[in-house]
Amino acid sequence: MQTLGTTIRKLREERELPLRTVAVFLGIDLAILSKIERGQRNPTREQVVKLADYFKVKENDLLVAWLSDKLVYEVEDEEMGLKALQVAEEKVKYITKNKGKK
Amino acid sequence: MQTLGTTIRKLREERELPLRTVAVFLGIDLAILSKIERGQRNPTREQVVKLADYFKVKENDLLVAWLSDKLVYEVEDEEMGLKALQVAEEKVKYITKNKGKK
DNA sequence: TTAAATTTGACAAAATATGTCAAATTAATA
DNA sequence: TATTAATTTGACATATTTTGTCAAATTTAA
Repeated sequence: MQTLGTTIRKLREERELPLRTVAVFLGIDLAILSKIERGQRNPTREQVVKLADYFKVKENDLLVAWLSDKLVYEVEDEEMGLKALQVAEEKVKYITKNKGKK
Repeated sequence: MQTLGTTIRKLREERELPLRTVAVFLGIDLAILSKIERGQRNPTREQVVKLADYFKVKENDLLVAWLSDKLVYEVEDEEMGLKALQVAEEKVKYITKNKGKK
């Protein structure tokens, strides 16, 4: 059960890169990257895409981690959070199935 | 597969109330309520709670509809949206199971 | 130790959410 | 039909949240 921040930190530490290097690549201050890695901030979608490219991992894998983190955050102090996720899943399936129909 | 807005509109029309009446109760302009009912705006959590009280329906039912709408919105134009919802579900289950542990 | 790396928090700017208002449109009724 | 009530639409204002910078404090490694 990995958070996106943890994943990024692992990737960076495997390569023994300082925050500064990756932060420069992303075009942001290293303070933000530090916060992202520790789950105090969510990266933007663009940043996630750049990170996937930078670390040569599958973009979709990182995007799923990123999106799911955001969903968890949105729901985490709601009693009905889990139920809402399940209902949302049904709604998305329904929408997907019927897209393109009149 | 009901949107919260549709649900509210039904409840209001069953009781044959004009937008203005309900909007006054919520303390907002009727224009917003109109937009909420047609899915152009999301109500706030407080508004949802008030509506449940006003229409005498289960607060949690409305909250689930509200939260799931927000989740769908967050995910709907993401290719990996469904996958992210499923992962988020697992994460929430994990967090719930381990809450209170050191 | 001291130099590099990281963390923290105060603050600024940008983006998004929430709301008002008035005009335009639609529906209901005298 | 005409006129009143109800609803919708869009321009705009305000509030809140997100995203970022910067510098000081702390931690880690040489």
